[in-house]
Amino acid sequence: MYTISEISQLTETTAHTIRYYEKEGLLFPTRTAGGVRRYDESQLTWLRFVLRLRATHMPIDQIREYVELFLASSETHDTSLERLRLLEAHQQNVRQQLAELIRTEQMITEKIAVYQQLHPTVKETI
Amino acid sequence: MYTISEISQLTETTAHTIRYYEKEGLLFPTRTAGGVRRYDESQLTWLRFVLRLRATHMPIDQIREYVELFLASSETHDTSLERLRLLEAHQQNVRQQLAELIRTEQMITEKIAVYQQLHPTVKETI
DNA sequence: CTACAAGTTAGAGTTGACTCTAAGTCAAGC
DNA sequence: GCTTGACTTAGAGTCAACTCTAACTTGTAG
Repeated sequence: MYTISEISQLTETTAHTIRYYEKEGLLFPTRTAGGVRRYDESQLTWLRFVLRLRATHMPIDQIREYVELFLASSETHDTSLERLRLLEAHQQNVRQQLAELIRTEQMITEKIAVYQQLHPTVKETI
Repeated sequence: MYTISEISQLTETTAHTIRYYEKEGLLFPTRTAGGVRRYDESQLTWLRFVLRLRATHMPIDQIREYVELFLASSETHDTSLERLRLLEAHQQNVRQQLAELIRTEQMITEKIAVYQQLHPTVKETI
C-alpha cells in the first residue's frame, strides 16, 4: 500500500493532480482510519493506464465514463461491450493522431534538410 | 488573393481562429484600402504549416518565436540556424509523441482483444 | 508526549487556446 | 443609392486540465 507521495513519485505526477483525478471520479483509493489515502498495486496499474490515455488526449470525461461503466457492471447488467466500444473509439483516435504525427514528422524533416543545406557543416566546436 | 472566409474553408478553420492567430503574430495578410484582410498563396501555405505544428501540439509562443526569427533575418544577421534549432526541438517532441502513441495503441489493442474474447461473435444484427 | 513532515479539504486561481459578442464598416449586385 | 451579407474591432467569455492556497489534521521518529 502506497501513500500519495509514493504514487506521485512512481508515476511522475504531482499529488495535486492525483487528488484532482480522484475528485473527477477516476481513482478511488482506500483510506486509513484518519482519512489518509492508500493505494494498492491495482490502483497504481490503473493510474498508469489513465496517464497513458491522457498522454494520448483522451478527455477526462470519457475516462470517467469508462470507469462508471466498469463500476456499473454486474451479473444482471454487463457493460463490457460498451467499454469495448469506448476503447475502440479511442483507438481510432490514436491512429488518427499517429497519421498526423507521421505526416508532420516528414514535413519537418524536409524543412530541416533545407536548413541544413544552408549550414553544411556545423561541426563539433571542441 | 483569398478572403478570410475562403482560407477559412480551404483550411477548415474558423475565421475567428485565423484572426486570433494574426493577433498572436503568426499571420500577416495584406489589407484592402478599406482594411479587409487578403491572403496570398504563401500565406495559405504558411497557415497550413502552422496548423500542422498546432495539431502536433507546438505551442503558439514557439511558433511565434519561429516567425519572429524569420522576420528578423537579414544579411547582417542570419537567423536560419536558430530556426533550424527550433525545428529540431519540435521534431524531437513529435518523435516522443509518436513513441507514446505507439505504446498506447498496443496497450489498447491488447485490452480490446481481452474484451473481444468475452464477446466472441458480435455479428451483423440485420 | 512532542515536533514536524506529510497528509487533508474546499475552493480559488492559472494557463493556453480558442470562441463569441456587439457595434459597427465595407463591398457587390441590383 | 440601397440593401444585404461579409468583414472589421476590442474585449469579454468559455473550456479543459490542471495548480495552488490556507487552514487544518494525521502519522511517525525520537
